[in-house]
Amino acid sequence: MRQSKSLIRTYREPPADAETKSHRLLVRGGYVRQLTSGVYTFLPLGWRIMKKIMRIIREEMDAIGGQEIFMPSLSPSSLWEESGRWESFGDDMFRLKDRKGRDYALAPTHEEVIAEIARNTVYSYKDLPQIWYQLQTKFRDEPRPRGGLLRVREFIMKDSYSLDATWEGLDESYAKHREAYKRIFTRCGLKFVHVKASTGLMGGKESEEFMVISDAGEDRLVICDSCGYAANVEVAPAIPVEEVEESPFKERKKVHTPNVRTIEEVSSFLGVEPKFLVKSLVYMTDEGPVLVLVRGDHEVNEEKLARILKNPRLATAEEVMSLLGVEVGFVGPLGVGLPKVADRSIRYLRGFVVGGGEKDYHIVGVNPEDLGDVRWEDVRYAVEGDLCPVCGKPLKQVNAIEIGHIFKLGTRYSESMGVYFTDRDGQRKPVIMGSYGIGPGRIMVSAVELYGTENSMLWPKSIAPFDAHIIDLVGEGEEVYNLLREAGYDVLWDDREERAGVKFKDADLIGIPIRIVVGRAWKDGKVEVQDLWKGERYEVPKENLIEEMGKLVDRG
RNA sequence: CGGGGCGUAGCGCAGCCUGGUCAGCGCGCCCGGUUCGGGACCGGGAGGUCCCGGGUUCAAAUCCCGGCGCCCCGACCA
Repeated sequence: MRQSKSLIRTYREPPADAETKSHRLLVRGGYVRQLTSGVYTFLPLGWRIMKKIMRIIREEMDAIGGQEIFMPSLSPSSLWEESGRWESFGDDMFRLKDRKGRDYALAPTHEEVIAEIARNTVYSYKDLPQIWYQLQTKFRDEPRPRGGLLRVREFIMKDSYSLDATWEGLDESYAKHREAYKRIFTRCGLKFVHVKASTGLMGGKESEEFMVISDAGEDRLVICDSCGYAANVEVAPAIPVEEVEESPFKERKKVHTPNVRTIEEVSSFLGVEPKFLVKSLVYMTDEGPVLVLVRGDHEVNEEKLARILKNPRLATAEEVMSLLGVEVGFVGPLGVGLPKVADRSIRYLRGFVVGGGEKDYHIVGVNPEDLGDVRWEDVRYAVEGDLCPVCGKPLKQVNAIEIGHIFKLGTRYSESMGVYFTDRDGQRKPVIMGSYGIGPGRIMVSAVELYGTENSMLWPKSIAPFDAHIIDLVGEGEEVYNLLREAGYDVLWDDREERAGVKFKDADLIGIPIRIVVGRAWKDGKVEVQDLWKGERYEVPKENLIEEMGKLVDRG
């Protein structure tokens, strides 16, 4: 590609509202362009990267027996009503009506459509297993798009679905995907971890996420440096250090705390660290209200809570008032008749602070034994410093970008949508499903977060937009350009009438890892070759260039 | 959904409080010249529904009302 004729535009300054590094760089380098909130155009540079990523994904999906299909984005409400997700997806789903007033969704995922195809094509155990996949546009009306391409409302997703006759079969399809995913992310040049994850809205039995550790990420992981354990904080067991911590309050007494409600307010009013405050939260369950206690610096994990209580839901301020006769903010555990569930970490606190059970009062100097009859459970998100469930060493907390997620769905969709097959024994059984996703755009963003700087990018060779970038400083690069093209290389030739500095700065932004500089050595028939990953540069006679390229180019 | 910020040329911004003298600057773009291996310099030039609608006023980018859009933080945690 001749750069002078290309739609490659770089900007000296990033858009003012871009906060994350990848967002700034992707816009500055002219890879993508925002159309509206959470909706982006991929310009040639960005789209080339996406196509490279998608090629790798296709190769690995095909290698595990995946068959590529292409499903529509428009999808009738009736399909979603069958699975119950017309309701449960809520505002995250884009909805529209056709001219006759019929309801449609812009599909946020495709389990329902897969089920619809499967129930009309899979009849017998002989038809199983199957793996179907697609690379297709998804729509999700996120409450808040974020960080440029990090969280968007329209995006390409590789989604695949496995159909099996047995649970062992599902385990196999799942394992195949896990291995394929590792190969895909490795080939894309990413450093990643895979972690146990929560199944959330998808439902199902088991799931793992593939994560790139990055400050820009929206997910929180706990990782163990000594044994390699890693998990999303949503599912990691929260194991407290068994060491007693003493607050400054040695004596139990009621303290006047006028209008002091939040953890921050109470903490600064009493001059005590948030960990010595114990929050009392009222949850409504199918078996009545329950008081849940966690430390002020911890957060309740409602998924964990749901494992020990029936359908827990935080009580409203009104419900709290009518139950306990006290304003939210001053609820405390002492003298309250509700069943109590407390996080295990509270056992190791002495002299903590709780709500006073009446407006404008807190009680300080409380000890675990004062709480009376309490169920000690794990009801919170894991945090840095909790102990590794595998080796017992303290965990570190990091942010991460989710690039892939695999789920064992089971029979949730096949049962609700009637996807049955006839087994060997003549019995009709629900097909056992798995569902698996990768965000190619997230792979691109993660690469920038990993390898970009404020003014430059360095793409992994396998996903770089071109094999090489010819920096033509003498206006005679055409010979080199033709040479490389004829040898089958995909090269970008900077043939613009610009000064050297401009060309190098732009090349830094574009981030093609192999550079061929046609400059001062050209008069001797030589070019300068740069391998930016190795940090090497050296001169090569033009006759030897193709041979040299063979060593440098790596298409993953 | 709660809170905060912003909207003036392709990009980054000033002007707004204190209405008129206000359509400005830098980058980019076009033309000419000098320069030429790390975002050069000089001269000339093009480019705007000042987000939209309404109002106040002799007069509105500027004041008032309403809307739209974008970004950030938070989001059942007391």
